[in-house]
Amino acid sequence: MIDIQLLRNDGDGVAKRLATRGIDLDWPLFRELEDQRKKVQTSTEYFQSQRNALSKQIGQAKAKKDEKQVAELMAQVAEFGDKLKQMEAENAAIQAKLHEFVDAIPNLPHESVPVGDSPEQNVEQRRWGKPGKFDFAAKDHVDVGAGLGMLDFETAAKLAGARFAVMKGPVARLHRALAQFMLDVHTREHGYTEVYVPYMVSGECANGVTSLAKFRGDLFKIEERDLYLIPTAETPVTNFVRGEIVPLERLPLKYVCHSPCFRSEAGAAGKDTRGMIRNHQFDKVELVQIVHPAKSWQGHEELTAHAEAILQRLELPYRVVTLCTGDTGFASAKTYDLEVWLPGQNAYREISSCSNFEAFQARRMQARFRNEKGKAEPVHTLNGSGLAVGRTLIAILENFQNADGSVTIPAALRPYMGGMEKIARS
RNA sequence: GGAGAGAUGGCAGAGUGGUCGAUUGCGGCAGACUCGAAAUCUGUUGUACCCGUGAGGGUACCGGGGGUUCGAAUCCCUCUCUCUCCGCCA
Repeated sequence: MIDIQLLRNDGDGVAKRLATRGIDLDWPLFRELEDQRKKVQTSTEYFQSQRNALSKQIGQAKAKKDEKQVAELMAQVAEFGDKLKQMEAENAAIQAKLHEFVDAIPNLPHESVPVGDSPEQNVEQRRWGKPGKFDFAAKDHVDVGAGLGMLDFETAAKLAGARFAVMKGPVARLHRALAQFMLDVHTREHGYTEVYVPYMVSGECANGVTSLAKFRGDLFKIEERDLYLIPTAETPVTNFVRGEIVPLERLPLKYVCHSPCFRSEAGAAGKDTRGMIRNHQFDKVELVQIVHPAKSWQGHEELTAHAEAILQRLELPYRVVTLCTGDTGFASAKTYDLEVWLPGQNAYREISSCSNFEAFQARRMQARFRNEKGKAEPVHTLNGSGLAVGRTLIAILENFQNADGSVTIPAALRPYMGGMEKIARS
């Protein structure tokens, strides 16, 4: 949720910044709703205060057993009882309307974010590593996996339909090894606390990190329990602090969580249908930070570096891209995407998305900390993939493939693979 | 799955229709005493929102939602969660 005070005081400024995201803020409508709200709320509260005062007097009169005065006061209250009920209903309606309006407004982009309306306007920050040269025709992960007999999309389709994967043998183990490796690096070297969480959350939690009204269609819902399968561990982990006032000295909170993620991919029909680039279910190791507002931009750079460290240790070439205003997610003020090199696609593809949400999610969740003056103030929240496990597996299969169809295991992972150096068809 | 008990401020714990946003204790903050500290004493100590330049005034909140009433922490309905016992189960 954006800061409603800012919306009231500087509607033009907010509208201008939202315009860079392609959002046309209906500022006149907001003003009209606000004017109405002011009128209705003020008079509702006036009537409430009158009723409270008279009720108090009735209590006093009853205590004195002054039945005559009680009757008089009751008559007085009755006069505006109906009016009060009507005002309260009107007030609730206008507040709900206003909330719905504000709830649908995305976060304001940070001033350092490049303006643009499509991914072509994203700005590359840096590159690490050099895409390897192959003296044979590089295959994509589907063919590499099929050649090994360890990646099976036919069986997955038989079990659950399109956009699922079955892994077998050393490839399944490699997938597990990757998650273990990432968790170890982040907990031992980057100061994160490992957490295990529910893979289903309430609608309130989902709405705490993004707009449920807008993105409900992207989630899988458990109808009979009124819960949603998590699209990312960000959802449960960030909501740890929902409704909390965190003591100053406990900040920053840094959590790392390995979880499966479930996405309906409703808007992605026909996109990345081959292989496991875009599946309904995938594993991810997620980094989440809850920080002091003065530290969030520093935290954003650090968190991004933590995710990059994984790619570097796995010797996977990648680049860092700043998403332009039009490509930045609903709740984010600024996002860096890490894109890994995929020889099979001859392209860099997203493998991590690191965002600073500033106070946007905190306001939605009512997550606060007690500041230096003792006042409760919204925290800032950050998160990033560190990394998407499925896509990391893809990157290894493609970047480390050999002419004979085998796949070399990056040195950093060998301890997690029982010393195995190569995966080959058995 | 069955039976029962409960959810109150940072914590503990009163309060069963009327000046209750809530007794009290602990904790926190400020002050007094002290060279300083402890102990003691005194005061203070929730959140959100609204109106107002301000001083100040007002509203809401006792797990969530709804209801009864002039008035609800207190009564009714409903949901959620916690605890105890029995059964079942990985």
